[in-house]
Formats: sequence, C-alpha cells, structure tokens
Amino acid sequence: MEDANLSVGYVAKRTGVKVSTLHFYEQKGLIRSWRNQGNQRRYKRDVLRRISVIKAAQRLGISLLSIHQTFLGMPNERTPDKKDWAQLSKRWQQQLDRQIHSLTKLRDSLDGCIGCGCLSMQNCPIYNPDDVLEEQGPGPVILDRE
Amino acid sequence: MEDANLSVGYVAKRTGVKVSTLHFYEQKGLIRSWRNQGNQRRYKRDVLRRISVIKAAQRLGISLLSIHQTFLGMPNERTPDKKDWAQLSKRWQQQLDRQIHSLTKLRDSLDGCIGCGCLSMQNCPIYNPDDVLEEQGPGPVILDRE
DNA sequence: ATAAAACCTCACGTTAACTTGAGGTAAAGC
DNA sequence: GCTTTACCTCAAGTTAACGTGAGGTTTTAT
Repeated sequence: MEDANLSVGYVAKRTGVKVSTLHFYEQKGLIRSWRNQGNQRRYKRDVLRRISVIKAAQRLGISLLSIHQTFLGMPNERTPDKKDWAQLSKRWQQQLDRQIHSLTKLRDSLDGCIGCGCLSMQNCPIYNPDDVLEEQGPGPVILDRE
Repeated sequence: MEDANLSVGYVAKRTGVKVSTLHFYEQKGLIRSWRNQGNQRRYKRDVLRRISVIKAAQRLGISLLSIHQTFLGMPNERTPDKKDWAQLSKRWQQQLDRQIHSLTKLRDSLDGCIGCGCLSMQNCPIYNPDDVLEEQGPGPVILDRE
C-alpha cells in the first residue's frame, strides 16, 4: 500500500514541480520509475520524500550533481529511512555552517573595506579572501534578484 | 596623470580578468572606455576600482544586473570617490546580513528537520521557509562544487 | 622594415537546471 | 464511443556570465 504506483502528474502536483522536471530528474538519475502497460511512468511513494529532499538541498545551494553524488551513498534498493535522511541533513548542515562563517567574515571585512580605500586587487580582503570561500571557488551566491 | 589611458591588456593583467570579460562588461554597461586612433580601447584608471568592486560584489553573490542597477545610482560623469563606494559597501553589507540571517535559520531548521520525519512538502520549514529566503525566490546559493 | 604581440569584431560554444513545443499515444470522464 | 485530459519522446530554447576561435588590423620590438 505504501509503495502504491503514483502517476507523474500526481507526483508533480504533490511536490509542486513540473512534469518536465520529473522527467529531467529521472534522466539525471535523481529519481526512478517503472512503466505501466501504456509506457507511462509510475513512482513509489518515497519519490515524494526524495524530491522534497532535492528541493531542500537546492535551497541550501547544493547542485543537482552534488545531490546525485550524495544519493549514491544511500541504500540503492531499500527505501531510505529516517536515519539515512538524517545523515544527509547533518552533512548539509555542516556545509551551511561553513557558508555562514564565510559570509560573516566577508560582511565584517566589508565593513570599512571599500570605504577605507583598501579595495585594490592586491590586498583587499574581499577580493582576496583567505577563508573557506576561497576553496569553494569563484562561484556565485545569489543574494537578491532585483 | 591619474586619468591616464590604460589599454585593455593592461587592465586585464592588473585586475586578473580576461580581455573578453572586459569587452563583456563594457557591452553590459558596467565599464566604459573610449577609443584611440586605431580603434583600440582606452580606460581611465578608475576602471580598476570599478572592476574590483564588481568582483567583490560577485563574491557576495550579487548579479551583474544588480551591480549595474547599483552603479546607475552613482555619479555618472564624476569619478566616484570613497564616499560613493562606501555607500555601496553599506548596501551590500545589509544584504549580507539578511543572507546570513536566512542561512542561520535554515541551518537551525535543518537540525532535526529531515531526521524527525517532518520533511513533507506541506509543512517542512526548509521546503517552505517563512523568512527572507522566500522573498529572494528559489535561487541557487552555491555551497560546494564537488 | 618586418615580425611578433596586442587588439578588433562577430558569431558561436559552454554549464546548470530546466521549459517549451511538436507530433503522437493512452487513459478517464460522460 | 467520443472527447478531453494526461502522458510519451525528442529536439530545441532559456538565462547568466563569460570563453573560444576565425579572420583581419594596429602597435611594439628588434
């Protein structure tokens, strides 16, 4: 009963993502389905959780690729349980911690940095940060969408 | 002397960005230049500061579009001074504050959220955050690049 | 004076995470 | 039984922020 076969439309409605997104996720190996007689996708109920985890992770800024990697470390056949998800939670939480730390340092540097005239390519602590952000590469971190 | 004409190659070397990036920024209206006899770009020295500010802002996760908007509010003809840059600094710092606040709430929600089994589309505080992140839209915030 | 380095424009390529559309099949409602 | 939804595949389009390469000109160095 719990593994009832859900249609793609139902899953889309329940999770708030588009059908095309589900196709896309499947193609990327993030979710799985089987087909019914008429070649239509059917899902196990745990796909809902899976998708919500994907969405949660995306909110944390984790890429689909990275999510996929993480999922690979999870039980492939067995439906993942609380403990499995909790591990992901912990991992991503640590990443958040680092992110917060970096941004805080950045904010504190910013205080007076541009204003004080130090903003040159050579020695500005913002342009040349010495903390975690460096390791993360020059990736964008969206703050606003004006 | 201070407004000496700098070549695109020099500016590229000094700022660490590629020549094509400077072309791109100019096309986007982020920087300006004039041409010499042979149709080659020349820059005022303050383009260096401008580019470092762009790069700093990008580290903060601000999009070029948003940077452009912000630049529009700056003195167009007069070379911007410390005070002008300091205003930008303040503005972006406030955005950082909000970002940090959001991430902190997110991290705290995450603590136990997935593990406790509440992660459903309807009531998970991560999937349905009630704070600033909501306003920011469903934008990615890159954490890692595995 | 000539070769090498720097510069120019313009068009197309790149990545992520999707969305849209065309052309056709299956399932559901009445 | 017929029509409307729902679903299928596959190709191509979208956005941001550039990078790449071709084909040609200008500057600089020797």
